[in-house]
Amino acid sequence: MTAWKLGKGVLWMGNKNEFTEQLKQRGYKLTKQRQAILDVFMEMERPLATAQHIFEKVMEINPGINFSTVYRNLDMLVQEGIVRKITFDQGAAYYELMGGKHHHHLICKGCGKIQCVDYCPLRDMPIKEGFVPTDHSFEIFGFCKECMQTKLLEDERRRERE
Amino acid sequence: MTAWKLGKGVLWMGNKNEFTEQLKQRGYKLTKQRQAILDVFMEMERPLATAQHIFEKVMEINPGINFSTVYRNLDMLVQEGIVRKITFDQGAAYYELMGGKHHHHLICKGCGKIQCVDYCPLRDMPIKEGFVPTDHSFEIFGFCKECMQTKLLEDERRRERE
DNA sequence: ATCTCTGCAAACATTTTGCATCATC
DNA sequence: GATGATGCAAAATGTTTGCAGAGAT
Repeated sequence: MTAWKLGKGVLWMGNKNEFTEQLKQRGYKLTKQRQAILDVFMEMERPLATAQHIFEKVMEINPGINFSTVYRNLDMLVQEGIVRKITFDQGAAYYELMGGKHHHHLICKGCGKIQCVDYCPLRDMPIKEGFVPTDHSFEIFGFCKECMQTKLLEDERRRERE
Repeated sequence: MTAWKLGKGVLWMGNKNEFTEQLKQRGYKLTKQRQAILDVFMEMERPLATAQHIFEKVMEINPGINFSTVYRNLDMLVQEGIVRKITFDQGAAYYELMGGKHHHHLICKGCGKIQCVDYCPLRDMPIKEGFVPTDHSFEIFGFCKECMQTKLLEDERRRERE
C-alpha cells in the first residue's frame, strides 16, 4: 500500500489486490509479468516513470521479462484506466497510476524532481461553445526552490565575471 | 502577412521580414531553405504542423531540401523564440509560430481540427511556494460541436441496436 | 484444452549526428 | 575567403508488430 502526499491531503491510495481483481474480472490473465509491473507501480518513489525505468525496476523482480511485454501491458493498463500516460518532451512517455485524485505536475528543470498539484485548469477555463473536453494535459516546468537559489547564484557569479 | 482569429481578437500577426531581420541581426545566414521554412509558417492553414508536414510544404517551394535541414532549422527557430514546439502524443512533435498572443489549443479527436484559446491556466493557478514556472503545456482534447453531434447520433444508433 | 500472453527479432517512426561540400556574408 | 549551413547517409531513440511457443484459467 502506497500513498503520495499532496499538500494537506493524500493524492492517491491503492493496493495491488484492488487492481488485480479489476483485471481478473475483465478477463485478463494474471501473469507474473503483470504482477511485477503492478508491484513496481505500487513501490514507485516518484509519481512519473518512463517505460525504460519501469522495465529496469521490473527486471529486478522478474529478470528475463521483455520490453515488449512491458509496453503491451502499459498500453493495456492505460486502456483499462488504471494507468495514465503523459508526454511532455518528445522523448519517452511517462506513466503513472491513476488511482485517487486527479492532479497535475510541477517539473523542476534543474533536478528533475516532480511535485503534484491539486489545481486543475479545466474548472476555471471559460467554456468554448460547443466543444466538449474529454482529456487534457497540463504540466508546469520551472525551478524548484533549491534549484532556483542555485541558478540565481550562478547568474550572479556570471555577471561578476563579465 | 497572416493572421489567425481568436474570439474577438487577433491571435497573432506577423510578416516574414520581421523574422528574417531578427535572424540576420543575430548572426544567422539567410539561406533559401530558411526563407522557404518561414514562408511555410506564414502560409499555414492550421496553427500546428509536424516536421513532416512542414517538410512536405517546403518541398513545394524548395524541392531538394533535406529533412535534417528542416529539423535543424526548427530547432534553431525554437531556440530563437520564433517557433514553439508542442508534444502531446508520443508521435511527432508539432510546431507553431510564437508571434503574437500566448495561447493554448482545443484539439478535436474527431476531425483533428485545432482551435486556439486565449485562456492561460497559469494566471489562476495558486502559486506553489518556492517553485518558479518557466514553461507550461496546456492542451485540451475533446470533440468539437460537429463531431460531438455525430458521436451522439452514433451512440444512440448503437444503443438502439442492442 | 483453450486461448491469451510472452519472448524474440525485426520493423517502424521520429529525430539526431558526422562529415564533406556548398553558399552566404 | 571565412564561417556557418546544407545534403547525405548512417545511427540513435522510443515504440510497435508478427509469430511460434509457453503459461494461466
